[in-house]
Amino acid sequence: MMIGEYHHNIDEKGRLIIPSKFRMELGEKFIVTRGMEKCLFVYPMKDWNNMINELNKLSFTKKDYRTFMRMLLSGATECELDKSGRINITNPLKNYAELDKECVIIGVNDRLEIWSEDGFENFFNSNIDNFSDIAENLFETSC
Amino acid sequence: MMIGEYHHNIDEKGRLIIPSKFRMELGEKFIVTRGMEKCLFVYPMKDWNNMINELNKLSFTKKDYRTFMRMLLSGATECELDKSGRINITNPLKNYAELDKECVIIGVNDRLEIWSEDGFENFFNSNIDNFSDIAENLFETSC
DNA sequence: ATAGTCAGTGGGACAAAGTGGCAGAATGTG
DNA sequence: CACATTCTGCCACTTTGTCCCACTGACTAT
Repeated sequence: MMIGEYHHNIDEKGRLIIPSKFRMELGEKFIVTRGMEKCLFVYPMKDWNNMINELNKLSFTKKDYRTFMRMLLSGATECELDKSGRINITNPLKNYAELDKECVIIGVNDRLEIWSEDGFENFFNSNIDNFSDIAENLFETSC
Repeated sequence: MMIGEYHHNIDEKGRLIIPSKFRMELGEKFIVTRGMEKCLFVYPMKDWNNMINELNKLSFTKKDYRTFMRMLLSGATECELDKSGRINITNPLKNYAELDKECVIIGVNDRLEIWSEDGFENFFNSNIDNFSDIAENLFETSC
């Protein structure tokens, strides 16, 4: 299980440190892709492959499916850690998540999320008050 | 699996770089044809043949089928990479996808898609909002 | 307290990818 | 048949990306 909040910078070559706590669980190769609310999701290969296998059962003749696959896969990159535990963030992903320099990397159980510092702060501040309200509704609606 | 988003230009001779990440998976020869939503599809020979086999099972007495096959096959070109990893885009295909110079090449699992930069941007912006919703449902069902 | 280890950071060197241009072949035309 | 034009393959330059190494600072263990 991956948990915690870490702050790191993207250097001038586009590289970002993955906190060492997460490296073992992520494995050698993993997938970085567009996430929801302007952040990036980082999935271990295993989880990603499970998802793709599910999706492959659908037909490309359906428009919604084509659209979804395009959005999902065009934003995805297979990443490997360099010797210092860093990954490269490609430009399309950087633009999507509005990453400039300061990033926040958070562990969310089976995935990581990469946020711009500003983006995360906004998200955090606008939800801190609702925290308990959301918790209240969470279990009711899901079942 | 081919994934990612790459931006390249068609040069004044009509040649377009295929990003090196995709070259091995595409193989020596592959098929470029009209895709849906004003983009071009690029299929490895193997996947192309599989698709054609599937389609051949349908009956040519259906009008929709004939239409679909015409669109798909009349635009199809067998392509080879030159020594620098480029292909030629024929005029009919260029016109169809409204390719001028700036192109976006995306990996969509078993195929590539070639879009004009403008076309892709439009597509992307008009679907980004639905994306989160669809994704949200998807991940829920997976558990 | 001090030495050793490990996470993080930056930079330099090298390799690969991308780009444009040139030249020879092929094709078409007067 | 000769000339012009397009096309394709090849080459070389530039830029980008990747790999590797060295340094810093923090924490740990003796």
